[in-house]
Amino acid sequence: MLIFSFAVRRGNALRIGRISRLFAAYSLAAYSHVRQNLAMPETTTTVNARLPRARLRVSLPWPADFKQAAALQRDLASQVIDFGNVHTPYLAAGADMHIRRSDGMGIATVVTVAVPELHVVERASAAVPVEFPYIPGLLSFRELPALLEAFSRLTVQPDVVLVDGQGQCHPRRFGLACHLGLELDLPTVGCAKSRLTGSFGDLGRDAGSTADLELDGELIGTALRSKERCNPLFVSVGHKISLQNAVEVVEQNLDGYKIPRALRLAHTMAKSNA
DNA sequence: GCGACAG
DNA sequence: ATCTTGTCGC
Ligand SMILES: [Mg+2]
Repeated sequence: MLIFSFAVRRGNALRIGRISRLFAAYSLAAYSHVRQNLAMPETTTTVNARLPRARLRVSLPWPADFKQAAALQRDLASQVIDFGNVHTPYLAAGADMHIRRSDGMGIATVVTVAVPELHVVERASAAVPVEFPYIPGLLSFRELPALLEAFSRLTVQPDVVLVDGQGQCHPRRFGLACHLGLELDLPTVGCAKSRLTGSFGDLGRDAGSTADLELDGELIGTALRSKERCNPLFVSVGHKISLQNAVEVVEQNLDGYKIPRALRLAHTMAKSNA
């Protein structure tokens, strides 16, 4: 049973073929908890992927079903680069996606700020049909198409991207931040508001306190109390950056609130459907 | 089999 | 994420 046919390049766009089966047709036990989300209309979608010429891919690898989605993540995870540094001054972009209530379209936004001043340099957005349901662990397949379209509309290339979601703090070490980083070939940092997986010890109460996040004995991220009296952020490597530098980047992007400025502005912009 | 579970 | 105003605590 196929959800999507493979993405096929057509001219200057990536065409994602028609959904050949309703999500409701699925009965995969492992995903039974999301049956409520599986009622999706049969539609055909075109994702304009006007990525910079040098970065245009022949096609965006796309799974035909949930099992393939997980397999693709395991495969792509090996391509993630977990080292590299971003030095001040630099441009940091925040990326987020919101579902517009009126029509279910994904509203992806990107806001770029200059560090260390944190003034806004550029904003871009895109409205793209969302066809993949939310399944913990498979979030990138839901948000990636719209985010890539929004990024293709930027005029200035950011040096690093802060993503609303996990990076390597993921059961298969391939969260949304990793997927976006790999497709954009840019440094990305996973900056999630809550935990997906991994365990961590007690955090100090002061802003700046951290705790290691580990899974299977591996260090996969850092819980960071970005603001006092607030729950911590879950920071992890997305792509082309070290965990240590990822945490530093998040700290350099804070302006008194729990969420880094670029990410917070992207979030607000997405919710306004702009 | 049961509990957990980014947005 | 979303349903949604006031309210409790700093
Ligand atoms: Mg989000």
